[in-house]
Amino acid sequence: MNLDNKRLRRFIENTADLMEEQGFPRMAGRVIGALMICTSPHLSHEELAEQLQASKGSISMTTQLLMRLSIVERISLPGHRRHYYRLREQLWNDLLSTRSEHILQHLSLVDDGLALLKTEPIEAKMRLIELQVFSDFILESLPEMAKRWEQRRPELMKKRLAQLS
Amino acid sequence: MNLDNKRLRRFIENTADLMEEQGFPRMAGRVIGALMICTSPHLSHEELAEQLQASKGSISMTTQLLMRLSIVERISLPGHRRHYYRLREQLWNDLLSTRSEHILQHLSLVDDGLALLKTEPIEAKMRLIELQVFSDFILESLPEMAKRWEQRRPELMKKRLAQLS
DNA sequence: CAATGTGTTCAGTCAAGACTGAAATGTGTG
DNA sequence: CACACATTTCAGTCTTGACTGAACACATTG
Repeated sequence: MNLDNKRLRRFIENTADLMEEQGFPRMAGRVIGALMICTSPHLSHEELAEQLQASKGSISMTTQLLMRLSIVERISLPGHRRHYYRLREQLWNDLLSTRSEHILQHLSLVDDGLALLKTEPIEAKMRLIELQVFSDFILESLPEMAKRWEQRRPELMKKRLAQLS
Repeated sequence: MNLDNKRLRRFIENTADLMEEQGFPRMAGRVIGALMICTSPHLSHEELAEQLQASKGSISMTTQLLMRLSIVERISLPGHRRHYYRLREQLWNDLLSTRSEHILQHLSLVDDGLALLKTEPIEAKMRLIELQVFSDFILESLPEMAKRWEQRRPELMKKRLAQLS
């Protein structure tokens, strides 16, 4: 194993660490890492199994999970039997909208809590109201942020690309 | 167990579900739930153990974790031997700033990746650059968001408090 | 400085779930 | 339709880590 290969593995394991913190299985993090760092536009099922030293069964489980979460997508190439996988485009942009669903969950939980405290004095409710108001704020900020992202993207992109030379 | 007690438990378990999704131990979610819904300003070690039907050891472990993460704080009341716990004030506000640290981690990982792809054509790098630029955007947006939150909070607060009547 | 009330630590138990590997199923090709 | 190649499924293994409970440590009070 040469030096770059070693760094490659470390990159993939670091990605796995990061995703594990977010509650994903390590293998899912590895697949994401491999698809981020690969030089070709996609990797086959077999290539993933080989590069990550994992069983084909495990890769199958993991890609199913990641497809269900709209993180990777499967591609079939004409004339090839194999399945190929790549990271979904627009993956990062979508983060802004999927956050909204989580926050709506939060809010519904907080509503339940406030219902429970209905007859209690206002002081007891304040903790929940603070959270409710903060969630309101995030919820109303997200669409605006998405709009600003579209505006800002080209400029930031240009700046980063200039740094590569 | 009366009806409200049942709803109380459900609230706490729902909180645990939500926190578990974020990678916390269930017990940590339960403690947070109990501290959110309690009518007194704080709960003692023993009250937590009793209400959550957990061992004192488990509560000790969990409160340590939550204090390390600056989620709860411990209070000692003069004339009382017991320890009391409550949710940190400003907890939600802090979310905006702690996010930044996570994103800096992301960015450093992406930099590693780009270093690995140094000699590769631009197409191979695009996936990582997209992520880098998106992280840049979030990073520059967060302080601005925190500022807007301070401005917006009083108004949203007033609106929510009006709904309680 | 005991005695009593609290909290922490840690070894052991238990459950959840990630991963493997082989059998079953699917899919495209001659 | 049969064959070969690919993927999925699933039962079993193994690891991880949450939780318990009892022994230990600490602190407050008389």
